[in-house]
Amino acid sequence: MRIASWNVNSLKVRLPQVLDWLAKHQPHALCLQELKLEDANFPIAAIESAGYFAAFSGQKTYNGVAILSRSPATNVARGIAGFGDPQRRVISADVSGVRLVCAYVPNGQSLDSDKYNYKLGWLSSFSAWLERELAEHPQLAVLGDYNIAPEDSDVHDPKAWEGQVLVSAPERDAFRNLIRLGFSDSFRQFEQPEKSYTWWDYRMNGFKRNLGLRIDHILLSHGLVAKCTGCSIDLEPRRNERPSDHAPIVAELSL
DNA sequence: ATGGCGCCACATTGGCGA
Repeated sequence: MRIASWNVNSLKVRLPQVLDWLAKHQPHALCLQELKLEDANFPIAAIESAGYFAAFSGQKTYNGVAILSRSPATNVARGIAGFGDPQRRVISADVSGVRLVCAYVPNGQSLDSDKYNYKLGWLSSFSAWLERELAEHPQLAVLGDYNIAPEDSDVHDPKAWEGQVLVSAPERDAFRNLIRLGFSDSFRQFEQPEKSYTWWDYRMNGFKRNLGLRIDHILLSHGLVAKCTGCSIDLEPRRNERPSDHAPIVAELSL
């Protein structure tokens, strides 16, 4: 079972690339973030023609998440239970016996921004909710754009980024708190190339110079990580014309 | 030097992303 996550930065613009990627990699499930479209505009026909079911939660302009799956997604839930968030950032569902959570963690903008406080509060609610989800679903995978680079090795220039949003100590503490609930960072369960990242700034030839951050992650519960046989970042779509600024991350499960 | 690039919308400029 191949599961994947990709922040597409507008599904409207990236739809042809998503369809190409599905055809090439045939994942059992693909979690998408930053759809940037309302549910009424979700390209359901194109996704279904590609052989996928879709569960989605979108809004105009910002955010928006979806789970595409080859078998139907059941018990679909939207948002973080008990956290009334108008921003569409979380969708979860059962797919072939695995509970999938697709998440788009707030960016935070900068440490002195209200958006940063929102991010930390959001992560606190997310963590409390995931603890309950984990108790209910031993086979739990949390895929998405976490907007946190967990370690300096996940940052192209740790000195330049020191203390900035995406790498600040409170954000990294929040990420570690998620791990402590009973998850593993699937990417770090395997030997990986040096300087592996999932996001590169559009500006300054960030991708060509590999000036990136590893901020997209697939967290697996202990019940699932034992069945994980690999995890990798697919750099190819970042080389496309009009690419997303994020690359897909893929995990293989022996299920 | 807070820029750069890309996407979106109350659009020809500003908000936001990371």
